[in-house]
Amino acid sequence: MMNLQAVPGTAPRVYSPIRVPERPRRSEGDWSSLQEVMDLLLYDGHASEAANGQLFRRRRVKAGQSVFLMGQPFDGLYVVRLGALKTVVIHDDGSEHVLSFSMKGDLMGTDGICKDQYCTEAVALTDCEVIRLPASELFMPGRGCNELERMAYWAISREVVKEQMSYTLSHASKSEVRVARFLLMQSNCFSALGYSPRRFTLPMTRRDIGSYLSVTLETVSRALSALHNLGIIEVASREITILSREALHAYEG
Amino acid sequence: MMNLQAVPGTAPRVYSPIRVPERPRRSEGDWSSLQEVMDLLLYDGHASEAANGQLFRRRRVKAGQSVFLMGQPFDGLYVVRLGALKTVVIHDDGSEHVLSFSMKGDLMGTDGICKDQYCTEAVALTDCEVIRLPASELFMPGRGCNELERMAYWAISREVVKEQMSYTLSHASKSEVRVARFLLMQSNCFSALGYSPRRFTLPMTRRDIGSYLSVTLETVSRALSALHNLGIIEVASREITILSREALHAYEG
DNA sequence: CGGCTTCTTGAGGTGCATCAAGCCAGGTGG
DNA sequence: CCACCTGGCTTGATGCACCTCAAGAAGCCG
Repeated sequence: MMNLQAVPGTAPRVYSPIRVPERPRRSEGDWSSLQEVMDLLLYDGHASEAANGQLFRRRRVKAGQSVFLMGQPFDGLYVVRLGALKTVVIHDDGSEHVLSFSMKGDLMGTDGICKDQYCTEAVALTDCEVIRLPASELFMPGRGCNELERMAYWAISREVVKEQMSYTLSHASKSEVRVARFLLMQSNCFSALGYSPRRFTLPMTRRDIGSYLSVTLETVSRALSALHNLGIIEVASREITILSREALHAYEG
Repeated sequence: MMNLQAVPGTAPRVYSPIRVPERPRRSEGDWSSLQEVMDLLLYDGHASEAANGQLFRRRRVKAGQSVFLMGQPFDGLYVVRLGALKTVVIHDDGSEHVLSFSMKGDLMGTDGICKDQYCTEAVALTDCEVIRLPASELFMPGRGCNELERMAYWAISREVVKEQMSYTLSHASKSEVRVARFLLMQSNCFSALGYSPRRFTLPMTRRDIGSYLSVTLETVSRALSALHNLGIIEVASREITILSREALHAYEG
């Protein structure tokens, strides 16, 4: 039996304040240090000894479950420790728009600060593990946790830049170009995480990619086929092999 | 003779570290208090007496000039006190993409924090006045300016949300729908600033709107004409009159 | 097995980009 | 003063890239 919270189709899409009994917490291995968070974010710095005493709770999220829902009260920022997620907005008519994909080291939930509630939803594409940076730690005055604050600034700014790039990406003229750029982006991501930039498995569906790039899933499929026919990539469902990185780059013009 | 810095056509599009002699500063009326910044941002709070001693420099920017350029070293965040601006990214081929429009109370430059240099460019559409929140004030540890920090968090988050909305906006199916939504957005902006939500003058060109919405300027023009022919709006170059707010809303479906 | 989701591929219609022409306002210089 | 130019805007004609609808294959799971 799965946890009923936030499974698509069974759980409410928008947060309603119904108290679900907390599952018993595993009592060990569920905490991360500030230094681990800094390393994950690739934030250039070392936590002082004092600050490194701070521990942050981890949370496991099964594929399909949500880390937070639209409308849910803000309870902190989340750093991805493991797995892949998508951030979406869900419109009144039920249609959803993918705003970004998040992998290890990415920050989520920054939109929740200003209204004190999340206005996006973070859905796990694979089984995930995230670290929560609680609002209380982030904003409490006089806590002296300047390291955390500076890091948060920096990480939020990085998210802003990521978002701008997404926006610009979905702007590019032709659909094949968008898909080509998307693949390069993914390739860079995997590369940064130590995986092969040539061969990787996409964690998201064609529909998600399409939503992200502002095209239909059929167009994504066709673009992938086209790139395959040009001998630039190999496609086996979600497993992508980049045969010629140069040709893929050349496509961006 | 105009100030040569960052006038389109005469200045380099991308920042290069050439020292331009500073113009003599006006010695008075050029400073804003923390409380004024808070009020501008609509940030819910009052600066303590101590913190309110902080003063932030204002800067006048003529239409067409830039507040900061792509690649320029990060020197702080900017709050719009007066006028309208656009934030753009400029691609290698010279084409530009409008990411957002900023008016009184909006924050700019958040993308500069993480790489310590701006990766967008803020161009004035009208004569403007902006207030600089210097990096040193924002990040200096132990300065005890927690009020400023919390405000910055909040304001940055608000920018993130704005950006997400832009992204979603440029996603909407049909071009006329996008333009209709854009007009409603502008209407709400002007309304919030105390101007008429029914009748206003757009500060940006059709090209800018098109870039923002991911359509061509011709399409924007046609969409406006279409909405006019439906009796929903009145168009006189950049002066827009909304005849039926309901009909405009109905268009969003 | 049957039901489900995901993905591919095809055929046809269309919304928008593209190219092109012309209008208008503002600025510049003879 | 007018002639000229430039940038912004509108409107039309044409082609094509993408959406839509549809059918079928492949994989997953109870």
